[in-house]
Amino acid sequence: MAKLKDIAQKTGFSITTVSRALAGYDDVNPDTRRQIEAVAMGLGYQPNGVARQLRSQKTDTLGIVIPSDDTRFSDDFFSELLMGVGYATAHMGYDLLVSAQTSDDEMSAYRRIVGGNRVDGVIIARTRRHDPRIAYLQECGHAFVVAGRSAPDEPSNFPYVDVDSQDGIGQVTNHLIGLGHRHIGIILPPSEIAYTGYRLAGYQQALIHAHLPYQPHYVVHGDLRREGGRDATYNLLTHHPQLTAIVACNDAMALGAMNTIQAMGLRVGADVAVTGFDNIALAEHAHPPLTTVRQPFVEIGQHLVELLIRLIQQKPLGESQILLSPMLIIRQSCGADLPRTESP
Amino acid sequence: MAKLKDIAQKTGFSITTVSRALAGYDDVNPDTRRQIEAVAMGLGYQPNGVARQLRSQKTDTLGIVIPSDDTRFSDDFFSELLMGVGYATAHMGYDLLVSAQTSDDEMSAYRRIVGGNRVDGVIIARTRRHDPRIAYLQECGHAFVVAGRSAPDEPSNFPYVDVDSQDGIGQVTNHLIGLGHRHIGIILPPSEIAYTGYRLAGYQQALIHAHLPYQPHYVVHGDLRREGGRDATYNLLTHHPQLTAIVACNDAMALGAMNTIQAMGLRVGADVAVTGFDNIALAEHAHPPLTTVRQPFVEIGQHLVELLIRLIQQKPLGESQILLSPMLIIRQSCGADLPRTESP
DNA sequence: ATCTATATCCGAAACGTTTTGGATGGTTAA
DNA sequence: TTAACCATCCAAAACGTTTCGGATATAGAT
Repeated sequence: MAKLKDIAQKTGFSITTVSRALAGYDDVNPDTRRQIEAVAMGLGYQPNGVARQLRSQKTDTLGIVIPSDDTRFSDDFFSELLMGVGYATAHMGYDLLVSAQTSDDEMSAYRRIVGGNRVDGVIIARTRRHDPRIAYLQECGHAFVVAGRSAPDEPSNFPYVDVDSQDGIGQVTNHLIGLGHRHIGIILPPSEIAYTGYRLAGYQQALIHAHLPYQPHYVVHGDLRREGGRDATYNLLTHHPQLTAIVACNDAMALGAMNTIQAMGLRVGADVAVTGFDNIALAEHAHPPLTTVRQPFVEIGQHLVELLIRLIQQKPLGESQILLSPMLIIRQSCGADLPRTESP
Repeated sequence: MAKLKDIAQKTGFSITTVSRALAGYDDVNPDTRRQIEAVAMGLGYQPNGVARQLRSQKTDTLGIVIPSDDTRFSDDFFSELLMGVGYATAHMGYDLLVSAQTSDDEMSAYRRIVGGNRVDGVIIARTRRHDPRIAYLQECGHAFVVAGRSAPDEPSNFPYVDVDSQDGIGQVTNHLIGLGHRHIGIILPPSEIAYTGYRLAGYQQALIHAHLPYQPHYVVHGDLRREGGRDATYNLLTHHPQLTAIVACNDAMALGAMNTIQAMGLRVGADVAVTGFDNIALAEHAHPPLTTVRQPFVEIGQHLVELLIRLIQQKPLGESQILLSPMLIIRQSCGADLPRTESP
């Protein structure tokens, strides 16, 4: 690879001048610049990014760590988010360093990436209670931005982009109530997930608003994967056969719920309504199509990246805590406008 | 951030000794090492990755560039591949630099990443004819590995991992023929895509084997997206209503084909069989579920990453051109074992 | 002729590591 | 007693940039 030095030797100018010529400084003679540019082009010069990063102490790179237990690496939420973030990152002229971390030592990836100065800022997703990643980043003063605020009872003293999931689950629950459902189960995420509280609150609030009793037995937890949805649904339906609707807190669990319902010989939508959250690509094509709450991943990614870059460049943030309004997407799984074309 | 220098000052040893102590060299007194380690721990020392990269001329990072036209950034193929590669990369202790490139200048991302020494090796996907990326990487002698070989009539003189798509499409076509279909259309990818030739060959071979005529009119091209599948199917079915089956060369186009068929008032599977390729997550949940050919993305990612890392570390490659056998996945969209539960 | 301003250039330091090639002092073998 | 050896340490160079603070020369002003 050609270096500045090579161009300097070939043109007879100093490394400094070559560097400044290529960087567009105006204290270099136009003729000189042309010569240098010609030689640089001829040699196929490409600046060494690493050296540049070391000297200028910035990398023009954002980092994101995705969990990848053997079980979870194909998590649709992360793959959608990753695409949204990747898209936005590219459009801002940054690169994206993805560290799929094996679960053994959660923080090591962050230390390597952040402490090792590999990125100018990081994006954190799926916030947990007392999230150690946030604590670490705040302590070491590194730029970061979070997809999803803290739990309702914790402070969110950092920039974030989140969807108002209380509102989202509220809409979904209202919709079910409007369809006549009175016994509605809910499958929450594990309680250490930060947004769990918001989703529960949305569910409770909708019940209260409709003067329906809140039954703690109707609330269970699942692991955000399809299996979790299956198990949780089985438990709910065997203990509470009076349930006519199940609100799952993400699409993966909703799909699991549909599996269980169908396996029990019931009809999704007609016998038991099911709703999800996220609107992953699968949701539209589920059988029956899944009523859910849309997370605008592209928009989320865009906001995250813009916020983070402003933070890095020390520009004014504007609104640094962005709460997006979710959109209810009504499909057949909740039994509304049921075309009744399913045969058992 | 604490540097080696800080530890050196605090312990009274030289930077060299500190470096060597932490790196585990055996020419440092055990006592000294303990002191240094203690101080390093106390200061929360984290080696500066960029400096280390510059000095040692390696990054322990792999690169992948994903296309992200506004239209295509949510390409399921890439998101599945990305997950597979990310997973494997993490397990090998490497990081992954993802550059979602905006389409304007295709090679610029490669030049920046590769020429700029940001990565030790890159993964290329969706090979095209006369692929300029491969030419560039071969010319500058950088380590790379390819997901998908060259077109049949071009040499594949580089390490790759590919699925035998001739065999895959052959299996699919055979299966359709076995179900009694005699007029089978095929939606190929654009002809500049390298694997297009293999898929066409698989189709042709299956026809020949069954003594069926090859009808050039039954062959059309689509843009690998759902819209392409829709348009192509519309053209096929309006010009050749005798078709009873359509082989789409990826799942996205197959889903589009299903849309069109249903929009024309026909039943997928019963009236017109449809098959895909890739087995993206959606395929299983399509309506009806899509018969397709599985691409084992995780396995592909694993092979790609292992191959690339061996290349980087100059270890013997073993088999450097890996052709995986695809697996036919039979679902309802081709009308086999049709439960006939669909109502029109 | 001297001074100032301007245009153009460059040496050297710095970014934080790793590694090379000794230096130092003590211990052992002859 | 001297040479050889070992254990332990370190100064300095190198990786390839960017940038600070001048240096030099030429032109114009006085």
